[in-house]
Amino acid sequence: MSLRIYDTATAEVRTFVPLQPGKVGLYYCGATVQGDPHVGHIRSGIAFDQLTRWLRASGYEVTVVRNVTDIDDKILAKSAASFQAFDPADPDAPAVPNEPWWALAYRYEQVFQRAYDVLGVQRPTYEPRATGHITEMHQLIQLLIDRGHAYPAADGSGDVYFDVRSWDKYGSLTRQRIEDMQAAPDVEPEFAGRKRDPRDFALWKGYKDGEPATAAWPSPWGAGRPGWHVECSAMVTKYLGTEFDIHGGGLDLRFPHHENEMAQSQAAGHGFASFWMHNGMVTFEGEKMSKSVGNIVTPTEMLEVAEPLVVRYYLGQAHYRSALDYNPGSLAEAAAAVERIEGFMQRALKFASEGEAARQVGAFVAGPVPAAFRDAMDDDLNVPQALAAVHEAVRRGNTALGAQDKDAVLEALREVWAMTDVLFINPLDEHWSKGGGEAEYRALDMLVRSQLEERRAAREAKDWARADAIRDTLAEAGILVEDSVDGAAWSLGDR
RNA sequence: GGUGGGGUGGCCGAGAGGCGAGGCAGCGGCCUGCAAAGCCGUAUACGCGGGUUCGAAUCCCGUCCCCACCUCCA
Repeated sequence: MSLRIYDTATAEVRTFVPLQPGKVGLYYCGATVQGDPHVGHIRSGIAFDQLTRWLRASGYEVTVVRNVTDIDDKILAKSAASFQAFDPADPDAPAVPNEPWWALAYRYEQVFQRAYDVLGVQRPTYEPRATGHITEMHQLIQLLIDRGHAYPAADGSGDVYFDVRSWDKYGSLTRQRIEDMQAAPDVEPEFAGRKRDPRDFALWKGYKDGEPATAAWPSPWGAGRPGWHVECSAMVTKYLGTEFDIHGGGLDLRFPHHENEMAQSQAAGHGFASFWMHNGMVTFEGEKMSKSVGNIVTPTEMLEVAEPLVVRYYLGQAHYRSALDYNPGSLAEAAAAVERIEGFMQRALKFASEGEAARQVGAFVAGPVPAAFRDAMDDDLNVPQALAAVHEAVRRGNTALGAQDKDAVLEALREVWAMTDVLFINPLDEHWSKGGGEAEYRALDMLVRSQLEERRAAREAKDWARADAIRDTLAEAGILVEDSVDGAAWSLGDR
């Protein structure tokens, strides 16, 4: 079976065929860096990270481009607000006073970067910023004007709009007809006389008095700044070409963002994306997380109660197109699942390496991924089923451990290793190393071992009270003791 | 009003005509000095009402409810 992917544009699962054999160009929407990330942003990153890693594991050479939209109305508005007097006690108060828009955008870009890094979202091949591609946008806008699909506003505002009525395929990505769309009442009064149709969207926004001079670029239509959707069309075309394989993003970007992107690019004569992929929303008690509702959970908040690996496991465990509902017990359940996998791998490695501590054994050579896992991933990235394969192998490995069947243990370990590597949830990967250097570990190991030796002697003498007291004391220090046929083992428990 | 996606056992979450995915929690057992971990076993699960079929959670008809997008949104 080869990879099959659900394409939003055709609303069906289709066999993935790259434009160039063996190569994949993937573009997915990153952030408009106007605020802190919430877990929805990260879920999207993880979903496309899983896709990227699976494509690479399948032998494709993948070029990943993810945009940073670093200029938009909200960024300018937030920056402007930071120059006003504000009450620092207000939860919505600016984080930094007197912050220029470009500083604000860059600050948040770095917050996003850190969150992606911590959760193991591989950095894209390239991450272009909108403000660095004004020239490319101008070329695209001019092309659209020349082809009769865009027009400078007649009122001298300097705005340039895409003419949705000139493009009969407008609405095809989301299967909507312009006539059926709900009228946008807030748009009409302000833009009456400027737009030919209320649905026309800005490719270029003319400079207005009061806006920072740094947020305006010269253009054939007057000084101004880019509208929302052009940056993606311009950047994806520059780095992946006028035709490329996959365009991704959150479900909420389908309209208007991706619809508009597709319209302006195809109207410019570009083939654009072969596949459109959209990840589902993260919901909180059934409702989409959004700032206006006030039900957002940030990565920082999750990382306060769970390790990065657990957060990644949780955000990546559902099928990418499903809504993922967060509730207070979600992370604890994910933690239990991760511990189950890690417990097996630690025991298996220890067993296989005859007593060597797992972390002292060098890189383990993973085997091939089992067919069940491969088939699940090839089936539109069915991660839940792929995880079932992981857990099945863990169970089989645990049984083999019980039977002291070394070959079977190793086989299961290789499989689990390979599968968790692909999903980047391998608990033994150094990325997830729980801090603490080798020296600290050795020191602690020596101290704990002396305690365990004392406990062993007590148990031999059937002094259960003494043995249990040692175990209890260690437990209070967060050290979990587990007995097995070949002696006691210790591990650091969860926080 | 338009366009999509859903309602699966206590919880999360796959599946989409025929052996009850998987995880978490629970219960029983094995193992253990006791635990922990692990293993084995364990569930009249598919919103509701009809229908098609030898057989439906999966198909058809009806119906109720939820969510998303149509405005900035991952």
